Amino acid sequence: MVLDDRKVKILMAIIDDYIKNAEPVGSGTIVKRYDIGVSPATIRNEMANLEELGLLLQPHTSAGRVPSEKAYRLYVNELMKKKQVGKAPISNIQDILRAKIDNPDELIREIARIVSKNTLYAAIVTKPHSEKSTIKYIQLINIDENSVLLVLVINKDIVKNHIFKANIVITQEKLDQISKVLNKNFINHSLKDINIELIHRVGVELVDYRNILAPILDVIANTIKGIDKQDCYVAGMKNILDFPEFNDLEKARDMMKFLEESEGILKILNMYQSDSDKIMVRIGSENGFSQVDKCSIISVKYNINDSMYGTIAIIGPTRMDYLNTVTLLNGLIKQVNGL
Amino acid sequence: MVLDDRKVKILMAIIDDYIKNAEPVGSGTIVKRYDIGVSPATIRNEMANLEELGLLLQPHTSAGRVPSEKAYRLYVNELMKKKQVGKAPISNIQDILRAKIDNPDELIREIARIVSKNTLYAAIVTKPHSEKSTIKYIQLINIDENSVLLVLVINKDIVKNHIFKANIVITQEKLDQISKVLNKNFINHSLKDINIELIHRVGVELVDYRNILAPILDVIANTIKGIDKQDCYVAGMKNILDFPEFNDLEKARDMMKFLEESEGILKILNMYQSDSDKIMVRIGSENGFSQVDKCSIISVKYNINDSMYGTIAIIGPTRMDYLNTVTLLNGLIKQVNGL
DNA sequence: GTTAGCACTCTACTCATTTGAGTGCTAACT
DNA sequence: AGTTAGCACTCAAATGAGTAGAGTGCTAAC
Repeated sequence: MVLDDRKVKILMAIIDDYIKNAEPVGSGTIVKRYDIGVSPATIRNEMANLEELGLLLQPHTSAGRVPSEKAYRLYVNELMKKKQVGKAPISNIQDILRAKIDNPDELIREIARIVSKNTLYAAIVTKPHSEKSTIKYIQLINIDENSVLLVLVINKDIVKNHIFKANIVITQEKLDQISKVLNKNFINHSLKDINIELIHRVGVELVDYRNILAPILDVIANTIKGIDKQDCYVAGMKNILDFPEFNDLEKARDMMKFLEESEGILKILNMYQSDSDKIMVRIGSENGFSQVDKCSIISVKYNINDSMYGTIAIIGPTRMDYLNTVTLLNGLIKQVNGL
Repeated sequence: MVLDDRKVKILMAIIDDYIKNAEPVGSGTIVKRYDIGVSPATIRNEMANLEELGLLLQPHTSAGRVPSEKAYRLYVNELMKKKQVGKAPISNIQDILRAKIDNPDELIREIARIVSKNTLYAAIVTKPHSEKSTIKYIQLINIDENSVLLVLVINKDIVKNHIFKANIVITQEKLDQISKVLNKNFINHSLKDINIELIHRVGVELVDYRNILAPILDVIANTIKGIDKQDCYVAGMKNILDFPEFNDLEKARDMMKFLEESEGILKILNMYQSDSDKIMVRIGSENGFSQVDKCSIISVKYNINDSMYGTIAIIGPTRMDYLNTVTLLNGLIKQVNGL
C-alpha cells in the first residue's frame, strides 16, 4: 500500500514531534505545530488509518499517537532522506585520533567519547581486531643482563611487546639467531596457523636455546589469544539517564547492566555488522535482545590500515534522532577510516 | 570526651544497621536486633546524648537516627578494628592480571572490574604513571623497505612502539647507528630532562639523518606527553543505581556524570593519595567536592615494578561497608603490588 | 539510673475526586 | 466524497483529605 502525500506529512510530523518531545502526539498538537492545512478532525481520521496500517500506536484510548517500529523503519529507509540535515558535521578529529593510533585501547576510548559527546547517546566502540592477522616481524632485544624484550609486529603495524627475565645471561648475537629462526618460521603465518606442529618444528631447530624458547612461545600464544578476544569500550552511559524512557529506575538499571557487561553488546554488533560496510540501523525488537527491545542501535564498521576492523555504534531509545546520528557517523567514519 | 561502653555498643548497632538497611534506626529496632540489655527508653536517652555529641542525626523528629560523618570517621579510625571480618578474601587473581601486564589499559580495566564485582561499589583505577620515568632503551628496527619500528623502553618494562614510514630507504645498519646515538644521549635520562637543548645536541650528532630524525623525536616527545597524562577507568557504575540514596534520578545522573568525567575523580585521588601507601578512607564532605559529599571514597596506591604508580579506589554511599571493603582492598593490593 | 506510659510529630500510604488532553462518532457543510 | 464542528466519552495524572504507624521526648514511678 502506498501512502498518499498527506499521510506521509502527518506521519513525519508525529515522528518528528515524538523524537523531540517523547510524548504521544495528538491531533491538536499537529495542527498547532505543523502546517498540514486541515482540521484536527481530519488528522484524527488519518491517524486512525495510519494506526490500521501498523504505523502508529496508542498507549491508551485517551492519549495521542506514538510511532511504531514499522514507522521508524519506514522513516529510516525512505522518509528521512528527503529531509535537510540540521546539525553541523563533526569537526576534524583526525589529529586527536592519530595521536592515539599506537594504542588501540586509547583510540577506541577517544572515539567512543567523541561519539557520545556529539550524539548525546551512549557510544560503543569495539577494539580493532582481525581474523586473518599474520605475523610480520619478530625481534628479540637484550635490554640488560638478563632482561629480554620480545617485539612482535602483527599485520602492518600492530606491535606487541613483552619483557621477560631470561634465567641465563644471553648475548644479543644469540638473540638475533633465535629471532632469525622465529622469523623464518612464523613470518606471514596467520595467527591461527601457529599450531603445535609448527611450534615443535621451531623447538627442534632451536634445541640449544630451549630454556629461553618457552617464554617466547608463551608470549606469542598469549598474544594470539589476546588479539582474537573481542572487547569494547562504552562511553556516555550517563546520557541514557537523560531520556524519559529510562526514568523508571528498574529500566535504567537493566540498561546500565547491559552496557557494562560487554557480551550482549558484542553479540548484537557481531551478528549484524560483520559483513556490510554500510551504516546499519536496528530498531527495537530487531536487535533480538529483550534488554534493548526499546532501543535502537546504529552501527558502522571501521578499519585501520586495511587490516584491523572494529565497530562504532551508538545506542539510544527507539525514539532517536536517526537522521542526525546517521549523518554524524557518516562523517566520523570517513575520518576514522582515513587515519 | 570518652564514650562509655554502652554508648559505643549502641553507636555500633546503629552504624551496622544503617549500613545494612539504609533506613534510620529507631530505639525499638536496636532492642529487637541487637543485644544491648536495656529498654528502648534508655536507648532513646543514649541516642539523644550521642546526637548532642554530633555522632547521630535525625532526618526529622519522628524518625530514627542516622550516623553522622563524625560517627563514620570514628568507626573507621577506631571502632571497626575490633570487629571480625566476615567476607572471604579475594581469590588469587595474579594469574589473570599477569596476563595483562604488558598492556596497562587492559590491566587497569581488569582490576577495576574485579574490584567492582567484589565490592558492589563503583571502582576507579588510574593508569600507572611515574614522575621520574627514565628512558631505558631505544631501538629502531627496519621491518620492511620503508617502515621503521621505534621501540622505546621506559623504566624497567614499559614499552612504547611506533611504526612510521621513512621517506627514504634505510638499512638496518644505519638504524643501528642512529639507535646508538639516541641511546647514548637519552638512556637514564628522565623524561622531563629531554629538552630542546638535548634534542638539538642529538640533531647535530645525527646531522646526516636529519630527515628521519624528526619523526623519531616526535614519537619520543608524544610518549612523554602520554605518560605524564593521567587517566583512569571506571567500572561498576551500575552498582551505584542499586543504592537507595541514588533512587532520586537527579542524584543518580549527577553521580554518573561525575564518574564519566574523570577530571574530578583524578583531582580527588591525587589530592589525597599521592604521599601515603596506606589505604585512605575519605568520608562525605571530606572529599571536598559537592558532587560526592554524600559518598565515601576508599583508595590505595599500587605500584608496578617499583617504578610506576597508580591508584585503586572505590566509591559508594557514605553508608558503606567500610570494614569489608578495606579488608578486600588490603588483600587485593598485596596481589597487585606483587605482580 | 532505668523504664513504662503517653501525648505528640511527621512521613508515607490509600483512596476518592477532579482535571484535562485526546479520542471516536455523528451530522452538517462544501 | 471529503472535511469539519460538536459532543459524549475515556483514561492517566494530579490533587487533596484522611489514616496508619513508626518513632520521639517527657514525666512520673520503680
